[in-house]
This record gives sequence, structure tokens and C-alpha cells, in this order.
Amino acid sequence: MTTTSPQGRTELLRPDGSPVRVLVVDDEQSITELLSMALRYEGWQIRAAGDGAGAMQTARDFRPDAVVLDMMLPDMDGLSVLGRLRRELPDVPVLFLTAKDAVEDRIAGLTAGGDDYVTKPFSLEEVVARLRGLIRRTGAADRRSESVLVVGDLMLDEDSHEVSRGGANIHLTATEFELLRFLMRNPRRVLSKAQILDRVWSYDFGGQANVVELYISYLRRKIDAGREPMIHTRRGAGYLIKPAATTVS
Amino acid sequence: MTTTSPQGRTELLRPDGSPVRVLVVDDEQSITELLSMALRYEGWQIRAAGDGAGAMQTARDFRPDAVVLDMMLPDMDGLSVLGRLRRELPDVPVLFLTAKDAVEDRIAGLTAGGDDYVTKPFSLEEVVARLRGLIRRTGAADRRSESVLVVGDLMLDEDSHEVSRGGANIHLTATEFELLRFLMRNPRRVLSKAQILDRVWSYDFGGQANVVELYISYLRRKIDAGREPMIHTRRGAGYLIKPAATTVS
DNA sequence: TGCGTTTCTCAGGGAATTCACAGGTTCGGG
DNA sequence: CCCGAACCTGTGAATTCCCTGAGAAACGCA
Repeated sequence: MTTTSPQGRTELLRPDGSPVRVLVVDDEQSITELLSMALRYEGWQIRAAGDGAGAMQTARDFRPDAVVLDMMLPDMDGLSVLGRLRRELPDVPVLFLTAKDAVEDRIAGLTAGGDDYVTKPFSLEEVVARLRGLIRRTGAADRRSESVLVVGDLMLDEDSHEVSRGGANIHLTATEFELLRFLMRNPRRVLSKAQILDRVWSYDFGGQANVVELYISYLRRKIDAGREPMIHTRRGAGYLIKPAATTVS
Repeated sequence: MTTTSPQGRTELLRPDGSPVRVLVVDDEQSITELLSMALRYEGWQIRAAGDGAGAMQTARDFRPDAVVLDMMLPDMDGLSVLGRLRRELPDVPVLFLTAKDAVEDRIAGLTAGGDDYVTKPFSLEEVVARLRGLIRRTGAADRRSESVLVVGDLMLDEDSHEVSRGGANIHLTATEFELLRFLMRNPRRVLSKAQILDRVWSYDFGGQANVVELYISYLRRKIDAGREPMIHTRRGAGYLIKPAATTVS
């Protein structure tokens, strides 16, 4: 089930209308805090744990719809936690967090069931998108919830990664795609450069803040080129996307 | 009976519309977990057992439509379990899991009745495909459910393993076939290299992730050669298959 | 056992993408 | 109207990601 808030944001809900529940397990407190903030912002209910024991405890009485699990935990390794979680919550999908170089050996096979993973350092948009995908596909939320974002005549398909405006296909790079997705998931809302940087770029990005300007410029070239512009600058505040004035929204 | 989910995936259902039920019997917990997750993802209802006694118990009150049975169990050997299963569930098809070096004739004898087997280590695509075949053939699900996948002018027959594009026959190796089947069972959806590796290669594969690139390259040579391409790369995300632009979908 | 086929590793080349930098442009307050 | 701040964008370099040829190893079958 989905509802659309007055601000135009679409939220995932469980079939009974209650908010989706997510358990976050990571031993670095900065990470659990970062994730908790971001996921709460999605309208989800979040519980966090810093080790395997706490994770099991919380899993039992919180009964989450999805779990975010770091594979490197202090007391037991991620695989043991996973095994126990599976016994306790057999149907709950897991999003693994792994170091970039650990991917090959340990994760292989784990994502097979429909689970998924992201590598550290991740971007919040990535985590949120993957989680939404997991929850959608495993039916914790209504399956009819769409994977297509629409703003005016602009369409973005999260499954096929296809973007089109007025029917014409548009090719975007990975970063452009993530940025546009973020904008489109918050239509008519001003997003500051800091917000964008925090959500779309990895949490350890140390570069210049003007990458955002650069990528907005890239997007405009591809999305707005010659057409009624949909991406707008609010000087001193940020950017927003909304249907073109002439387009029937 | 089949339904098609919004994601475009086709699900097997029982004639009364309820999900197919599968019992998984293996003493290695990692295997039952792997299989349970993968088969649940197919939309099936799964129950697992770790030994013969548990299997019998579960068979009685779960009443599965199919059974996945490891031939090496701790308390009794697979044959005894099989015998008892047969008495309890005479018409239910069984998919045997066997070690590679197991006596082929014995298995061949067992599968004469319409059962089937796969050797460990298996790929999930293989298990799922065999299981689908068994369930389809024994009529637990509607018989009209198709064994032919079609994407644009590309056709793949899961029974005969024949592949053709625009009427022209194409010879594929076993791995190429499995990869193409996985792509075609998820048309218009980006599949990451990790997902592909986890589904199409055996669970114990420890090699380089670029085998996927290699086999995509092989497939393109055979499927797309000279024609409008159907296999597309989403740089930084994965691969997807979709009807050629000029083809009526 | 021997031969053709299939699977997979390795490594080079090439192209797409990301990002820094810097000069130009626009905007809004005074 | 002027000035500084904020924003835009061309250029180019570094990097990452992907493709594919060549050959070794494993497999299957006669």
C-alpha cells in the first residue's frame, strides 16, 4: 500500500496501513545514527542494534519488515547473525552492508534469495532505494506499489533505470540517475545543496560542494534541453523539480 | 494458473489460486536457508526440515506440492525417507539433491517416475527451473502455464532448451542458456553482476565476477549479432534484456 | 585414452564517468 | 546602478568500469 503525503511524497506502508518497520544493525554508532535518521525520514519505524545479541533481542520483539545488517560485527560475525535472524524471521529480507573489497568472497550466495547488498561507503539514496525495492518485492508492502516515478511528462523507472521525457528516452549516468531520483521523490520541494550532497553522494565524499551544481547542470542539459524547464534554482536555498508550467500535471 | 506481477515476473499458482507449497529437506542449514529464500522469492510457501523424522512430520501437516530432498541425511538415508514420503504423499514430485559422484544409475531409476534431480553444488536458477518443471508437469499447477519465455522476437523453451531469435535457431552452452533464462525471466529489469552470479553460478563458485561480463559478451555475439541489440549494459548498475526498439513488444 | 567443447583466468585496450578548476554569468541588496 | 555572492558551465585529467582476445584447465563423450 502507498499513500501520498500532502507534500507529494509517496510512502510505503504495510498492508494494514501501519508504517514499515526496519531494524538497523551496525557496530559503528555514526552509521546507525545516519541510517536511522534517513530511514525515519522515509516515514518508517526504526530500531537500531550495535551487536549480534542486541540484534536478536530487538528482532524478537520489534518484528521488523526488513533488516539492514553490517557484515562486520564485534561479538559474532554477520553470517551467524544472519543464520539466527533467518530462524527467527524467515521471511524478512536483509540488506547487507559490506566493505568494498569483501564483496566477492562472503556475500556471494547471500543475495540469491532476493536479498541485496550495498558496499561501504554508500549513499543514503542507494540504501533507501534498495530497501524500498526489497520491501516491495518481498510483499511486506503491497506489491502494486509502483516502481515508476512520474513528475509532469518526466518518467523514471527504478527497475529498468530508464528515464524519459515526453516519451523520448534519455540516457543518464549512475550519479545523474540518483540525483534525478532524489529530486523526483521530492517534487515541488526545495532541496539544499547540502541535503543533496548528503543523500546522493557517499557519506565519505570529501570533494567540492559544487559537484551538485555541476550535476544539476548535466541534468538540465539532458532533461530540460530546449523544453520548458522542470529543474529550478532557488538562489540561496537550493533546487527543486516540478512539472513544466504548460504541462498538465 | 499463472499471474504476472507488476514487475513482470510470472508466478506459478495452484488451481485454487493459493501459492505452491514446497518442502525442503537437507541437513546443512546453509543449504535449506539458501533454498528457502530463493524459493520464497518465487512466491512459493516453504517449509524446511533437517532430517528424515522432521521431513515426515512436516510432510504430514504441511502437505507440500513438491519436495526437495537431499539424499544424504543424518538419521536415515535418502531412500528410506523417499519410501516413507511416497507412502504419505504418493503423487508429490521430488527433486533430489545428490553429490556429483553419486551413482548415476540409482538416481536414474528413482527419477523414472517423473521425479528429477540436480547435483551439488547447484545453481539456484537450475533448482528453480527444475522445480517449476516438476510442478507444471504433475499438474499441481495449471498445465497451461507456459514453458516458453518470449521477449520481443527472442524465444526460449525451458523444456526443450531451444532458443531462437526471429525464427533462427541459436545454439547456447549450458551456462549461456541459464544466464539468458535468468535475464528473460526478468525482462526490463536491471540485474547486477552480483545478482546474476548468485543465481546463475553454483553457490560455491569462488571465481572472478567478470565471468558475468564474459558470458554477456558470448550471449551478445549469439543473440544480438548484427541485429538490433536486446541485451543492454547499465554502467555501474548491471545488465538488462528488453525487446529491440523496432520490435513490437 | 584422446579430442572437441566448454568454462574460466588474465590482462590490455578503450570508452564512459566523475570531478577539480577556473572563468563567465546572473542575481539581489544596498 | 554597482558590487559581491551565488551559480553555471567548458575543459581536461584521472579514474573506474566494461569489453574481449588468447590461452589454460576442466569436462564430456566416444
